[in-house]
Amino acid sequence: MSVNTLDLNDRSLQLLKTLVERYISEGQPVGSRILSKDSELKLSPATIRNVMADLEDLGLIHSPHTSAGRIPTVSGYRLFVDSLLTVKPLDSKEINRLYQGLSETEDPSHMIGTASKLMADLTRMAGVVTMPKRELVCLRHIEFLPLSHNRVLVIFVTNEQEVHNKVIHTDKVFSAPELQQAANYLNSVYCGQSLMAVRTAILKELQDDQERTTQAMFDAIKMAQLTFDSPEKTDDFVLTGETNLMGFSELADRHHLKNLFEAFSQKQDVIHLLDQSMKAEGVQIFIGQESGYQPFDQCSLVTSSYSVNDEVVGVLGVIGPTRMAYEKIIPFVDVTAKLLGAALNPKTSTP
Amino acid sequence: MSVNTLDLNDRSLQLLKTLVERYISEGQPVGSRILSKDSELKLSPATIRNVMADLEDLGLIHSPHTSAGRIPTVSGYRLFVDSLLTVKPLDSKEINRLYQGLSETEDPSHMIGTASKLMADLTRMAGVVTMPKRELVCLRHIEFLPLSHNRVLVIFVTNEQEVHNKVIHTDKVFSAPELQQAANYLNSVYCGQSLMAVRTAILKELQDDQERTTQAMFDAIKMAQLTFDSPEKTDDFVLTGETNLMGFSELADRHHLKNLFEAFSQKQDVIHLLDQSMKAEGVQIFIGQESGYQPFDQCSLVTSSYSVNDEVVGVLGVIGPTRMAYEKIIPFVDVTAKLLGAALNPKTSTP
DNA sequence: AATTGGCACTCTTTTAAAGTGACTGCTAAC
DNA sequence: GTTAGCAGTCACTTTAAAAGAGTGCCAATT
Repeated sequence: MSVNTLDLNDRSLQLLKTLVERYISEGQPVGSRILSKDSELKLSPATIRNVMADLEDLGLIHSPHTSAGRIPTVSGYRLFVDSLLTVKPLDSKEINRLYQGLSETEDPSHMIGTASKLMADLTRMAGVVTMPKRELVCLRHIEFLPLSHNRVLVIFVTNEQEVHNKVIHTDKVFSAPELQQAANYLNSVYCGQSLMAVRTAILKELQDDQERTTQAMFDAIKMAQLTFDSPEKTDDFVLTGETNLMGFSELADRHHLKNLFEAFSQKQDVIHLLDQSMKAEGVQIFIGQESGYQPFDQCSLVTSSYSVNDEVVGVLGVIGPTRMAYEKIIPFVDVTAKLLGAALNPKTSTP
Repeated sequence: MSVNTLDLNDRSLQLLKTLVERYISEGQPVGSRILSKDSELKLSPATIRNVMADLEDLGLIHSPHTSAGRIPTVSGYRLFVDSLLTVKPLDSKEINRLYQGLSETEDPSHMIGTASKLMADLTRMAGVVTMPKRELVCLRHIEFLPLSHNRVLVIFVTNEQEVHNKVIHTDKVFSAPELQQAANYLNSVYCGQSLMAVRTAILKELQDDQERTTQAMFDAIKMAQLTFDSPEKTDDFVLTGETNLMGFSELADRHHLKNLFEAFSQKQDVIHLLDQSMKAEGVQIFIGQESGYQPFDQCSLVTSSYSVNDEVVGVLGVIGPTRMAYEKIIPFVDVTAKLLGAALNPKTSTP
């Protein structure tokens, strides 16, 4: 299915590379004459036409119509990105701006927003950052507050200062002191452990209940279960700079754009896509239809996971038209992910 | 400046009304022949042309070009909305759907989101709801958690179950028990009061400090001040269904749309607009340039404030093209505001 | 055998011209 | 005051013609 560099001689590859670069910078189908002038190879347009015919047979480029030049196909972009790309090191000004921007705040969720906005502003495309994964996060403090009837408001703090809250429905009605006691117990036992660890520990405690001595402890465990065990709301992300995408003529069709924006606000598809790149290390790229979601057919997505304490906790990336400057975006996303990871790590950021 | 019904005879008003209605439903400039057929008045197109010339002189309608029909100007819409409109009572199906939707959850911020989404879905335009005003809200519980150095994480709960948090920087480093003591003090004294009341009480306590006996109490007051006194982040709003706006041809111009969406994401202008209607009772309407913000020139905004316990706490509304079905949207926004106010009131919703 | 120049052909885009339709404004008649 | 009729304006549509860009193929060249 896919074509690799071995299937082609250097000259063809060189020409493909020049063609893609030209198309990315100009946005117009590239013809043989232009390519002949653009490439270092001293070849006549006629020769180039022959090569182009080969590239078209391999499915790397295609013509929108008879008398137009060629534009890269998805496979063409893929080969380009995987094997032909000359990555440009990131401008130190940009690194600086990223660093400055991320140092502005210590509030993690605010930082996520800033990261997204910085990516959007600096790339003039859309930036997206997932919220850090809850599972890989430490419980710091938990608190119960009685509401009316048997409803209890649970507030818990994770990591340094992330506050979450949730309403649970208990079997019986608890008084404020009872709830206080339960919270005290849970804080003393589970504080400092990761939510994942807490969850499994609670399940274990529920199973062999002979260990437990007091009713109060049982109540506490039960409430912790209600808090942590239920499938949490699906992870969220912050998307910024969608409006930047309205500037690109290839996405400018009203219906295309509407589909794209609706996909953004429904979130599901975006989440699935981002989840995929969560698994892999380093920078991942989805080009056009590779994403598998129709609204993104004309878009590419460059992502990288970001880590805190060597554990992957989220994904960030840039969404733009397929015709984007990959050689700049790739290192950009890579660096942003690393900077965000570092900024989120309280141990390194507050020495 | 503005024209009122006394300046015109009934026939002219009748014709203006028909013209606006026709333009709203069809979206095409209305010519004399069509208007002659559309109105009950048995008048020839020629007569209508004379009347139309008068209406144009008064600035109520205008022609996009010589050989086109007329469309309403902002003043035309204004007169129509203020004096000529026949408001349609809201469909009971829609009321039901609103009611059902708002009953689904008890979490206030979730409910705000639902309200916005319901408005967007049912009107096929954009829905906007401001978060309820913090000042008019009761303090229920406060809690301090020590972070590194002299930073303290404050968590406070308002009303039934709204959780807020904030990091404050204290003068000295506090231990967990000290913080606990401060929280206990504040909870015992200020619980149940409105945030506004708390703020003024704290200012007073800071001024006549001779009253106070213990250092702990002073620390508590000091921390409360840091928490509540600073100008809080500007109030926020939830906007949904922006994509619906992409369907309207009058807004379809790419640059217009981009400006509009950028205004949405920068939020300021929207907030100012919404703030204005916070002051007035009942339904407010901004037509086209009346808003005073260029990106909204082609849009109208129909808003209403919503109240909990007879106190105005926020605004909601619908944003759409100037050419919208005001006779349906106005009662719709009105009812939604009332239903949301009722749903937010815990005393009536959980009897 | 690879490369090149030349030429016919295809298809889009641009430009111009002509035609159509929807109105209006005016005037004179009712 | 109301209306019919008519000339005039302007946008939109259609049609035709021309220009431009680029390809594919073939025969000549290196």
